[in-house]
Amino acid sequence: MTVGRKRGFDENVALDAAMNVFWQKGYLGASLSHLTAAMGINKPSMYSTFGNKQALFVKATSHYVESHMAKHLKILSAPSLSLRDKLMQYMQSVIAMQTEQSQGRGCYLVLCQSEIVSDEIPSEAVSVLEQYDVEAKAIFLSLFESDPESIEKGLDKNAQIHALTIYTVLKGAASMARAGVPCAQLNGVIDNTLTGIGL
Amino acid sequence: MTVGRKRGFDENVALDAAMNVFWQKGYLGASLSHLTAAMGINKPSMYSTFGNKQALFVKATSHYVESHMAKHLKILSAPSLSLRDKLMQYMQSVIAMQTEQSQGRGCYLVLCQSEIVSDEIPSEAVSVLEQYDVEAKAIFLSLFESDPESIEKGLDKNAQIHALTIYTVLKGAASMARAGVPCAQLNGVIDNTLTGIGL
DNA sequence: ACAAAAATATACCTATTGGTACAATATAGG
DNA sequence: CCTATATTGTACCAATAGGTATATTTTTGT
Repeated sequence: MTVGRKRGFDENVALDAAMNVFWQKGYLGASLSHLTAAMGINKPSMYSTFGNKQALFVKATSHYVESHMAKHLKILSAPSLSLRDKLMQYMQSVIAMQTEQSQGRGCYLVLCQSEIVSDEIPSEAVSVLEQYDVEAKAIFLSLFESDPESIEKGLDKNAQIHALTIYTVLKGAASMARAGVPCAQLNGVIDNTLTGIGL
Repeated sequence: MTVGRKRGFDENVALDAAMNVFWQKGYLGASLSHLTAAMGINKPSMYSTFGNKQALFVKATSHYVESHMAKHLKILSAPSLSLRDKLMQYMQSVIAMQTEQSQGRGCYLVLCQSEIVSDEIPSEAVSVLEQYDVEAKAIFLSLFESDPESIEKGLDKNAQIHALTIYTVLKGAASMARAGVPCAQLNGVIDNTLTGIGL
C-alpha cells in the first residue's frame, strides 16, 4: 500500500459528478464552487486529484464519451441490421439518452463545442472537443463509404453529404432535447432524415 | 431639444456591437468589459442607456431577430415559389448568413438557448429566448398545415413532424456553422432534408 | 511508538464579475 | 451668462472567479 492518509472519496464518482455539472452548465457556467459541491469534495482535493479546471474538464469529457456515447456505437456495426436500422436505432438510442432527464440536457459535446468560438475556453479543452468532433464525423463517413448496403444503393457516391446529414440532424436533435422536446417527436425527425438519404 | 449634454454615441450602433459580442460569446461569456469595449462606451453610459446586462441582452436579442432573421422570412411567403423552393431558399439564406464570417458564428439564438438549462441566465433573458423559439416552431408548423401545396401533397397530415424536421436541421446546421463547416456542404444537407419530407 | 507521506479543512490570494457614487463636462433654455 | 439637466470618466463596491499556503488529520512502514 502507498503511505499516507487514504482518499475519502471515489475518483470515478467525483468525475461523474463533475461531468454532470459540465453537461448542465457548459465549461464557462461551471464554477469551481459548483463542481466541488457536486463532487462532494473541497478545492484542494480537486486540484491534487485532477490538476485544475481544464484538466478536470478534459477527463470529464472523455468520461462522457466513454460512459454515454461509446455504448451506442456497437449498433452501427451490428451485422444483422440493415443500414437503415443501424442508423435509426443508433440515432434513437442517442436521442433517448439525451431526453432522459425531465429537464433534458441534450449533448455535453454539442453544448461545450458551441463555447469554443467564445475564445474563453483553454486550449486543451478546445483540443479534446475538436478531436471528438472529427472522430464522430469520420465514423459516419466511413460507414457510408464502406458499408456494403451503402455501396449497393450508391450512397457511397455522396458519402460526405449523407454523413454530414446524419451528424447535422444529431446535433440539431441535441439542441431540441436540451430545449425539452420529447424523444417521441424527435423519432419522427429521424425517420424523415433517413428517408431523405434514400434509406 | 432636451436639455443636457448630448449622447456621444449612436444607441443602435452600440446595440449592434453588443449583439455581436453576445453572438460570439453567449450570455455567460459576454462580460460587461467585453460588451462596453465593443460598444465603445463605458459602464455608466451603458447602464443609463440600456438598464443592465439582462436588459441589454433582451434588446440585443430582438435586434438580432430583426436584423438577421426576419429578412429571410419573406422567402417563405413568396407566391411564385414552390413549397420546396420556399423552404430550400429560406434555409440556404439563413445558413449562408450563419457561415458568413470566416470563423463562423452560427445562430445567436441557438447558442444562447443552450445556456438556459445552466440555470445561470436571468429570467427575462430566458423569456425572450423561449418566446422566439416558440414563434419559430409555429412558423414552420403553420406552413405545413396551411400551404396549398403542402395540403395537396398530404404533408399537412404530418405537419408537426415535418415542421420539427426543418427546425431540427436548422438548429443542427447552426451548430455546424459555428464549428466552421462551410455553407456549400450544408446545402447538401438541406437537399437531403427536403427529399426526406417528400419535396 | 514514531516518522514520513498523503489527504483534508480552513483561510487566504489576486483578478474579475455585475453594478454604482460622484465629480467633471457639455448642452439648452431663460 | 447662468442654471438646470444630461452624459461622461474615474474610482470604487461587494461578490465570486480560479487557484494556493498552511496547518491538521489520517494512514503506513519501521
